[in-house]
Amino acid sequence: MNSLLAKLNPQQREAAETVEGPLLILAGAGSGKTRVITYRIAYLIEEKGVPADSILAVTFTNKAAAEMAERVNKIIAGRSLAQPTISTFHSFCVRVLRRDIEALRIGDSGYKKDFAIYDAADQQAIVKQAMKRLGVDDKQLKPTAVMSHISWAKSHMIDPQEYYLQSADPKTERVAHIYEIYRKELRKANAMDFDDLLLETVRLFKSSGEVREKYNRRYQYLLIDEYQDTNRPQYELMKLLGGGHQNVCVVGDEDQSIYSWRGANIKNILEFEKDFPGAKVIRLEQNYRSTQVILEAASAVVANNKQRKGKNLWTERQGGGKIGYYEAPDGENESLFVADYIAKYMKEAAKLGMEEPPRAAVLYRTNFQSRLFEESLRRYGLKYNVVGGFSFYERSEIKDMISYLKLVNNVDDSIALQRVINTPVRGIGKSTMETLERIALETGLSLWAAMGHAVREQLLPGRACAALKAFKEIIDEARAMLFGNFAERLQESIAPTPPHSRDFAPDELEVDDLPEEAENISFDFGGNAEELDAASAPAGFRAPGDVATLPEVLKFLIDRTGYIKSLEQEATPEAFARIENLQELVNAARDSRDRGESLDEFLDHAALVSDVDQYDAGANITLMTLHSAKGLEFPLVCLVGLEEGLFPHSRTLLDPDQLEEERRLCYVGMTRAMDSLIVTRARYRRRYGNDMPEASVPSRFLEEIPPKLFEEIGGSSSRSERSGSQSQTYDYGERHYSYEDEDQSANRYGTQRPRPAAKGKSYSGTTYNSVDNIAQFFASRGKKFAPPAVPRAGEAHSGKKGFRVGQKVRHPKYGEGTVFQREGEGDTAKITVQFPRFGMKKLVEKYAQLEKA
DNA sequence: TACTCAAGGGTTTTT
DNA sequence: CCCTTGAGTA
Repeated sequence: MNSLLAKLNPQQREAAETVEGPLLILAGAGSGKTRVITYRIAYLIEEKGVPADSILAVTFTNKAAAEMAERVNKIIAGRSLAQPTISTFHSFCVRVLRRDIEALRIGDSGYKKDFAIYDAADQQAIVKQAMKRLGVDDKQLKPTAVMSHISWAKSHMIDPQEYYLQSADPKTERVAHIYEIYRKELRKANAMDFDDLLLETVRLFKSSGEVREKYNRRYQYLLIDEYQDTNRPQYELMKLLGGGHQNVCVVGDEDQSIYSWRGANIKNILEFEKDFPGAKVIRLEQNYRSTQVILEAASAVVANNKQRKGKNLWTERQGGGKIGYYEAPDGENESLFVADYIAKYMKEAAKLGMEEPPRAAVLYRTNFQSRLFEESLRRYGLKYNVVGGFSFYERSEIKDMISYLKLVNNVDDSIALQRVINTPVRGIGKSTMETLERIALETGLSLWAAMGHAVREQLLPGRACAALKAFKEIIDEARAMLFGNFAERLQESIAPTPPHSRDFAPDELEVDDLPEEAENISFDFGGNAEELDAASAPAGFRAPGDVATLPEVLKFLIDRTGYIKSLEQEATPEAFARIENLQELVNAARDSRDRGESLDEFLDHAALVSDVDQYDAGANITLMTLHSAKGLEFPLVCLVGLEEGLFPHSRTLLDPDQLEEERRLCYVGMTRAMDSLIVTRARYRRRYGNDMPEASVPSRFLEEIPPKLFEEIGGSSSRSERSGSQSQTYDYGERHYSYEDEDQSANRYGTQRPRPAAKGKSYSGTTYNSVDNIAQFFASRGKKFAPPAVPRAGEAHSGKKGFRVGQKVRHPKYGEGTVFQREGEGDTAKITVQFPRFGMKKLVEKYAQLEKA
């Protein structure tokens, strides 16, 4: 037996050893997928003698790629000098495009290799502009909606013309026009959005046989992870790359397909065998992660889906604790309960003598849910890590400086220019910008060029001209620092290239040395704190005329633009934090330089880091969305907010396909748990801050978990109404009314609910840090819980109308819909109905002519 | 041109 | 509750 693969089970081993021809690995959750992939790569290199650099493995996140690379390296332990290419689709495409996109240039048109990458905000700015130009009212047609249509079209490889031809109504036609302009603007700015990275690579491979063959020759073995989440362009890319040799191995699990909204096509995995006749299929069905109880529960949930191949996951970890269910009176209570539960869990582990506290995760459907949990964890003094939400590179000060760098790198990047031309304010206002835009539009120049033109020809008032000139100078100077002027460049081409400017060396490397070598080489610059300040750079460190390094240029920009100065003047704690963030950015730039990266690479990195990449495996408690959690595992998982309309999300309620995706998401969440899983729900939840709490309906997923695997925890609220389903929504039993009444005089609608212990660290001086006294804790807290602003059960049912949440109704104008929520009572009762054709409508029950459907 | 203030409007998920 | 947007003013 092969010793390298000795650690694998028979199916895993077969998957690792089947290296020739198309292969589909159906890998259930926790079945050792990553292990198979890494061993497969090692096997190819070590046993089959395949050159490492002829292997291309594509993963979903940069983090996963880095981890995989590390694991492979560990196995092959430096026995191979060459490295396999392991990256995400997007990063891979960027590398290909930076190298070869100019093969498609005809004369002066087509992308240049220093193209910019536009993020969602940039895209939206372009869309807004285009809409303005077309005179489309952005209230009738929302830019975000347009954006998502465009993105949808792109991920289905539909161009504007086609989109126009397919459009059946004026609105869609509008979108087609905006799409057209959007694309032209991007081209003009030499910029691509995320979708373009894939599309342009596909186009490149299709149009240039030469380029395609180069990559075909280079990459003989292809491996694609998370195949169930690939979209059309990615699929085409795979086919183009797989070319002749057909050594394509895809790994995935249809039950974990959760990205259809991003254009992922579950058919890619369901029909792989059709696409690649003779493909071998291997199923990995032994789960090494979870207890049998967890696995059974998760499988039971996902079994309600129709669109699946079906599988039979099993584990040797028989039994296990039941799945805990806690039903909180409200969202705050829910978060406190979770914090308490985790605290106790950690304590218990410490008692058992574990040197490291076990990791726990709080998983939620939507990002905004994180806040409550952050607060309660902080109260318990627990350290946590939030993944997602606002990432470092999304902070405004960071985006500003990145935009400066983008502009320095590519002056035609009009979006970057617009962002920074008046940040910090330097007297370039709206009217000036409008003139510039007009000039740009008339001459077909970029904003930057139009600006130069306007200054030269004095087309603007003196003050504006002076301001523009000052701005232009900053950028020009930064460019001179980075690229050197002409004479210096000439000198450079004779002298050996200094390491930090290797990026600007002619791009003539053969494809053989294209990959990630840059990441592994680090240049030692010695002390680096002082030389950051360009003005006071110690003589002799950098010869005059030598190009400056990235951190130097960044420092220069921060300084010359007066950015920090304006923040200092603000003198708020927030401004102070921003200054620190900028320092952090300089640090990042220094690290980047030390890795030998170019400005391009630095910007690419900033553009392509994803939220999941921030996941720090060292943190003991992690808060993140279910989407982000894919591929991870935790001893304890708290799956929160199991309420109809939240999870499954309200937008999905009416579409069976989308509902199935929500269910898969639930499956993904549950199968992250190794030892313990608890699920929670809040009976009342406030939507936006202050508003009255609204009643919730238990998620249907709760009812899909077999009752025998289920146990209510956290105190006395065992109302056992799970089986009662939706008809009992408003029937919350005697006990709750009893405390409701006590408090009734104070505040019927909970608008001034007494906050327990104001902002203190604990609620009442007693420490509630174990589940033993948590029931008592919540009971006492419960007294303060304000009565819900929802009609009592009796009222809800007794009124002539009294439509219930979840009920189907008919409206004379909107047709049939589903009641989503209800608030108020009597004559003022309002009812929110989700209509398939018209979306959510809030109606006054008394006047809306609703009837039972 | 830039700043303040009020009103309104919005939460899916992300490379 | 938060952030964005618009009007009005210095």
